[in-house]
Amino acid sequence: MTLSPDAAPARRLVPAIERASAVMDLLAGSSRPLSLSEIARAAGLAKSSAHGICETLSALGLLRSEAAGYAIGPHALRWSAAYLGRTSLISEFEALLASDDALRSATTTLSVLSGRDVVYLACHNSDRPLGFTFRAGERLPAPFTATGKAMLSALSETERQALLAGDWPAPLTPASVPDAARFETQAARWQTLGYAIDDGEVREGMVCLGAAVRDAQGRPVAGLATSFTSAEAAGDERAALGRAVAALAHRLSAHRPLPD
Amino acid sequence: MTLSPDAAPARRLVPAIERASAVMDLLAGSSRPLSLSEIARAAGLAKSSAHGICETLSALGLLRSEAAGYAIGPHALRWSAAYLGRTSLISEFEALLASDDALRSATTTLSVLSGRDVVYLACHNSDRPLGFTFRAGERLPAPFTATGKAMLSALSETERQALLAGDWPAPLTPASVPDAARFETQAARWQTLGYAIDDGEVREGMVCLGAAVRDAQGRPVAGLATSFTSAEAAGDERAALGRAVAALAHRLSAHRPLPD
DNA sequence: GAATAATGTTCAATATATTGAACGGTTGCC
DNA sequence: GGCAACCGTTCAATATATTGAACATTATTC
Repeated sequence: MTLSPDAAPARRLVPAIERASAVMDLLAGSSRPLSLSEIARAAGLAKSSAHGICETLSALGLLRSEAAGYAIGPHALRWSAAYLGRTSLISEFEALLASDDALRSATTTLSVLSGRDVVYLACHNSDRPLGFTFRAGERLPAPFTATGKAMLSALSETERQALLAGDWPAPLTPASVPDAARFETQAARWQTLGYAIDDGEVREGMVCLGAAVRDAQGRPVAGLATSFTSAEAAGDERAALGRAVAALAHRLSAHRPLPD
Repeated sequence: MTLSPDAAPARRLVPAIERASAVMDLLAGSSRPLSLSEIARAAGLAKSSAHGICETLSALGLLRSEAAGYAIGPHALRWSAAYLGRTSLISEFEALLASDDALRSATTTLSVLSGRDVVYLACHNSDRPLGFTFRAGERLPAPFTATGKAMLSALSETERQALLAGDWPAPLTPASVPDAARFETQAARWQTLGYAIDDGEVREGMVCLGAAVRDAQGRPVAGLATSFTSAEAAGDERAALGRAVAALAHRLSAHRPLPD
């Protein structure tokens, strides 16, 4: 039962499938459709290979062919819906939040680890104006986010260090934790505190407090975070929110195992 | 600019990618993880081929390997998020609904055609208790759903008949339209009426009224529907809801082109 | 308008993915 | 316990996907 299938050692892989996925990732990360030639260049493929891949993905509905090039198509929604539908975690998250006074005025998110990113599964939006939101499927580097910090801190040191080995993600702000060694120092702090703090590491002026949802063996299987601006809560109020998100994570952790 | 990339003629396809997608679809349609052997049998593949595909998809995070077998993983959420994020249609849908008194007490959905299915992009839930909901990515056969009926009715007869050629989908209820010929009769009616009616074709006792969102050339690019129980609205009230959903679709149709 | 650059598409040689068979291990039945 | 059935994994022969080149078309530059 592995927390992160993305970290599995490479073995018996089918590069054609990897290439298709890489093309999908490329287009998912692009704000506009890309032409076949752009895709071939960016993916380091022969144009004719890229042509075959894109035509196939188009025929499958995974991509859409537009006048301006190829863009992501609707078919992956089917897989996402299946993934999200297999867990009761989201509905429980939403049900618990509906009755949680402490977290109602903040944005609260639910995410899972995927490789070294967190992937957001659900977002309960603040009822305040000009709130910010996450869409299911959006990703951020785990070491900078409160949910990522909480989940990573709940891993064994060996596991965490293996997961974070290699190139450190590019910082999102000057406050982003700069390397694995500093992360280890932080992790010890979050373990003691019971929740993790992202103070401007993802977005300057924003504070996120995160806690891990655990399965029956105590392994982190999801993360929760509540987010607010630096101006909105300080000191004791901030600590109270941290305890509230830890309590919510604890309630969600009850009677697991989760689909992990 | 094609409405439905899934209907593109077959050409230069890469079967390895098709097989990977078929495995994903298989697992997306399964309520439990499937073992490698089950996947191989269901997909008609050699076990070792299925092994390579599943290991690769697992390494990519598209699948997850569990004790009970393989299940869908979180990676496709990234592609879904990209697809949903590229259209302003959803936020416009939500903004218009926030100020629409006529549709507030019903469940209202936004969907697109994908092959012969509709794929739901967004669902504005009724504020009534025990409401039903759709998750982004869920699919239903287009000919039975109000959004699908509306979109199909807005296609040219040639296009519609080409799209609906072949095996008719299995009916979901005894009221489901039984074949293409009967659908053509219905389509003429919806064109005249301005909105389409699913009266118990998807779920007995439920009525859905749908209308198409059109691009600048008048082509249907999305569908809206409002849903309620048979007991909740009849006669004039039902017609008023139909007109409301048609009006909403018309407002969403304004100043397109859409990401089609 | 002409020349150049770039595009998307097609096609046989090369690289690869799939296949069937084999294997060791596990499970269920008698 | 023995046997059959089944599982997941590995591996060389066969089927395939990718490649580089060629080509026709389109777009850009002068």
